[in-house]
Amino acid sequence: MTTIKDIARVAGVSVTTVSRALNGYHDVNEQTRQKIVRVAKDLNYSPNTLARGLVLNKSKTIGLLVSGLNRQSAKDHFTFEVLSGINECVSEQDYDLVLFNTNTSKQREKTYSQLCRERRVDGVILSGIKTDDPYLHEVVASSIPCILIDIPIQSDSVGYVTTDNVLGAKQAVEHLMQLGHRNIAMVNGHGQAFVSQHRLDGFKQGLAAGGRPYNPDWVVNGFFDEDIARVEAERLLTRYPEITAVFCASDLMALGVLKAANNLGIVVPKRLSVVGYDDILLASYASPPLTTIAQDKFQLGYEAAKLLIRMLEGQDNSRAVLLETELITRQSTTGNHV
Amino acid sequence: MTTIKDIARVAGVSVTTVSRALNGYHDVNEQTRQKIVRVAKDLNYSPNTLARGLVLNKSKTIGLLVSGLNRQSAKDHFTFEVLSGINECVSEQDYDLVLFNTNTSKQREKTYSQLCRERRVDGVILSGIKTDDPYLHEVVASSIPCILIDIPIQSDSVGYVTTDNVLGAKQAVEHLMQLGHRNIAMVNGHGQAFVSQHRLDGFKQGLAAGGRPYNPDWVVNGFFDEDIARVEAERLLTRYPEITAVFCASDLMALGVLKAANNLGIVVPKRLSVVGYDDILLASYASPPLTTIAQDKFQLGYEAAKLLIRMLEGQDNSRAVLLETELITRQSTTGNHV
DNA sequence: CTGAAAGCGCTAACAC
DNA sequence: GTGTTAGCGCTTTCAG
Repeated sequence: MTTIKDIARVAGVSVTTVSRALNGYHDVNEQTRQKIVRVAKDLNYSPNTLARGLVLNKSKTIGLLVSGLNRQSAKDHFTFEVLSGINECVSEQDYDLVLFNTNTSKQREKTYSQLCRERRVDGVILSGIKTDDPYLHEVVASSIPCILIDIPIQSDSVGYVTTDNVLGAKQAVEHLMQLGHRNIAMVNGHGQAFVSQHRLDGFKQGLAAGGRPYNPDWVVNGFFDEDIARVEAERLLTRYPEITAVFCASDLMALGVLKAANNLGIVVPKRLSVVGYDDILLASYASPPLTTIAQDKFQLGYEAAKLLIRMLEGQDNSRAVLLETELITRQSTTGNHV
Repeated sequence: MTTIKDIARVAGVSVTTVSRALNGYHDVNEQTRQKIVRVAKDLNYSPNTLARGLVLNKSKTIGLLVSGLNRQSAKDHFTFEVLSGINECVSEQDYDLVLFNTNTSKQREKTYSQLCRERRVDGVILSGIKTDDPYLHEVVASSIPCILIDIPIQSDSVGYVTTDNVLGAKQAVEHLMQLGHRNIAMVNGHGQAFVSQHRLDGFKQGLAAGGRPYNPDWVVNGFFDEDIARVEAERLLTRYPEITAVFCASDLMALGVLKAANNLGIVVPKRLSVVGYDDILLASYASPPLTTIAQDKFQLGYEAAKLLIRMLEGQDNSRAVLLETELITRQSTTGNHV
């Protein structure tokens, strides 16, 4: 493994000069610079980022702390697409990504900042953590630059990127109302997700805008799980047959609702309209294909990385990005002809 | 940022002792050990892996070189599930993963070994690269421990994990033959993928076992792309109406064939049986749901990481793992009643 | 324009 | 058991 020392020896200069030449400083004689570059190539040199990181105290590395990188959540494409977006941006900017090992099963209960300090990452992106996750407090307390996905917290070192969940949910309700639906239920995620809180807000706003009262009995939590959503929906639809439309805080849960309806012999969309959220791949393949509020998951990741790198490089702009949502109308919603 | 030096000062010992105590050596007085541990905790110490890596010349980090982490391949869950599997195993073993930035668009045309040496990864996992990828030669030439996914190359420092693609393809053909199909076509990937070569072999073997001749005209390449597969299948089915069944080297391409059939007014499975490969999520949601050869993508990743770590830790066992496939019968295949 | 020397945080001989 | 010392590969003052 060749080092700058080797290069220095062969080129007949000092390591200092080698370092400067290779790092593109301009106070090096063009002759010597070229010679050094050539020798470096001849010797098949590649810099040791560990050594460099040690002295510079930064690593050109971004840490990634995500839930949803496991067998269970394979169905939910969300994390993957976010990751792709992050990867894309990070690649362009010549950083590398390290996926933190946040295995909780073992005894190694490392704190957030321990994790970051150990690996000397320059910054972190967090996705899929709950609002009551202990990491979250640490993030805010710590001074490590960090971008949260879908958690609207902001500070000197913390920014976030999310979609306009309030507006998205509102769009969904408005769509249903325009179709003539008056009795609209909601299958939400859970209280420990900001997106759920926001989507519920949007749901309420939508109802209010249409002059309909908000009925808490018609809102259940599906915990972003297809099967829980199915069970909850079965109960809901059985108990309140007057419901003609359901807005779900995720497509996966909407799939569960579709199943519930099917089990109960309720035809979608004829007797029940269903709107999802996310526009996951499955949405368009469901039967019937799902009307949904699309969010650009790839972009979510891309913007997160972009924002973080901006912070790291000191281009101090905003600390928050809000992406738009889009209503995708498919066949799971139709006019209500009661 | 506290260092062992700080701890040494506060605890009134030397850095050596601190280092030894913290690394669990047994030649440290229990009294001092406890004191050091306490001080370390008080000072909120976390080790600098960069410094440690520099001197130990290893990083407890595994590099990941994958294609398929981008917007385009989102539909193909493959990479994601493999990644999840890798992540799972790596977490258990207390390694971290770094996703290499292999952006080709920029001028930074780094070689494989440069990439690895720079980041000082202990080993690498490669997935989704073609047989003619220049990286591949380098991998074999280099001495960096490496596991290839779906590329059966083996050497002192190189191992691989793959599924039994020959057998898998054979299973598919046998299934179709048992249903009475005699005129079976194949939509393969492309020649630069080992899996394609193997699946073609299995296809031929299956035909031979059933006493059917192999007709090269009935094999086309869909390049693992839904749309290319659709176009190719349309041409194939139009030209050779005697074909009653198609075996596809990926589910995505099978989806394309389903579309082709639909466009041509050929009813699946009544007039045409279709078998896919992979068992991606979409397979069960397609209409009709796709009969396919399932491979455990998560396990593929998991085993790759396991094998690599075994190599790294010098537990020298085999260098190759072969996973089994399983025929999943759904509604895209049925008996042939010509 | 170039070099000598110090030091980033850590580990590992090698004394004592 | 514990401390001294050297050094991993690199960057960066500070002199010349």
